[in-house]
Amino acid sequence: MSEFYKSNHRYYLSVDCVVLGLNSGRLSILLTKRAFAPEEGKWSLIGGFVQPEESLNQAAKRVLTQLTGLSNVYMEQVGAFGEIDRDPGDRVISVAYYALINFDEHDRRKVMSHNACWVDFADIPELGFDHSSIITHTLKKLRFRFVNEPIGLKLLPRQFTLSQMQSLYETVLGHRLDKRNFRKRVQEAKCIESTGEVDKLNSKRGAALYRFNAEIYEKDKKFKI
Amino acid sequence: MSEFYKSNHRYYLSVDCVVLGLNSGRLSILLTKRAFAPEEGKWSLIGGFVQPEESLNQAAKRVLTQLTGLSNVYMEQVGAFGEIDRDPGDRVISVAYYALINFDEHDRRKVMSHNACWVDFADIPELGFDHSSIITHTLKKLRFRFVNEPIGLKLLPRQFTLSQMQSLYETVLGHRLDKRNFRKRVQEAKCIESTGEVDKLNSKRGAALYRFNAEIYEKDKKFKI
DNA sequence: TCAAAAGTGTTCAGGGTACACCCATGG
DNA sequence: CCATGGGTGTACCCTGAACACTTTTGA
Repeated sequence: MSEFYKSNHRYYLSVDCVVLGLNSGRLSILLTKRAFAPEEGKWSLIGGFVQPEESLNQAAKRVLTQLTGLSNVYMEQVGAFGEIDRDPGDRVISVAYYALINFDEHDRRKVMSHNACWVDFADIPELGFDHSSIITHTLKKLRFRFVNEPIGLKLLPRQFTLSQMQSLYETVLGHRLDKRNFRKRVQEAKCIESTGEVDKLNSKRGAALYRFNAEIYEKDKKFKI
Repeated sequence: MSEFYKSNHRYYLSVDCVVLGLNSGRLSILLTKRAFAPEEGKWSLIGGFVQPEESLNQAAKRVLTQLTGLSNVYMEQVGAFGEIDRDPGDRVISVAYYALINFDEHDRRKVMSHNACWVDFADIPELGFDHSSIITHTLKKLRFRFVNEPIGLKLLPRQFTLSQMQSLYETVLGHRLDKRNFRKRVQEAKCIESTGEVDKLNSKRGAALYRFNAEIYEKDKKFKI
């Protein structure tokens, strides 16, 4: 059946994940300091080789689970990166994904044991391979999704204040937002509902806590920041 | 250097191209009727295996050139498709691209000699592999780009009437547009300028011919349909 | 003379943006 | 009592959408 196929070259295939989380209110990215060649000593995204028994999506989820202990995480493909010399070790084609995780729920020991750590998104160091380019592409997709779909909420804890949410949006979008306009938009998106509880950790007055209601969102799909 | 790499599996890698062109004013897609297994007898996108000496982008351009004789064509990556059984012949990961070509300038003999033909975009038959899914993804990207960047013009001849352009936009966006609003938007995009010439082929009265001015676009980047 | 496509402005509603002050409370 | 973050409403502008008639000319 595949005689013709056999005459063709085959390639190493990896997935690279831009894993984002809110570490103490600051958007952070999971990076590893590479312990072996190629690019030893450089920072890089977390990744891994695609295994024969898994699809690309499955490979990305596996890599994420191995590092964070999390499953059922929101991931989206960014694209394929296939320049010939993108990996100095050998020719590897990488398919990039981004993942938005709930920081509080992840397994920090797993992260540490994989030589990875959380880096503030504003202070990303120089990265090996073409990973800076991957992040640029990711950010472009992310910004578009953030204003049109409630994916930003996947980074927030179950209950969150509107200040937390606004701060997250400002970081991702790269500019300040008007507080009253922001809150107006949130009100219009019925899927973000007050829990009735109050957070008194971050302010003296206390701030109302909200939650994301997926059922409501599934019904009206209305969300626009 | 790459001892660790060698322990990993390697995969066949292909590129699949959604090649679009305006055939007699109708948006059309280049398809092949497969002459051999797998999926023999089924329609499919044009594609080819990635070669060791080329990047993914280069592979896509090569496939396009082989089939149409064109180079310097606008292409954009759609994404990687890597379900395990997407290709019944063997495991193949495909990176999809779309290309917008100037139909008049392509080499029809090359198309024919590759067993390919142009199919009206509205009448795409059932396709082999996961190519229908690729087209769905392409269309989504395409619609977004069409209204925000002047890429639709790459499908039109050097000189075109606003009716031709509007008809193209209606096809891609999937709904009718208001003629006056459409022409207002075109006027606001200074990069679309009148040539002073008149086309009398498609109407008795004659229609003004326009052209895309890339220099102007590079300056103001203003385009919004 | 008529069919067929080209060409042309205005009105209205809704959404986006700009903007400033009071509230509650812990320290 | 004051510093800190929480919370609230309005006015304006501009963009997007709806809408109908005249022009030209080949057949």
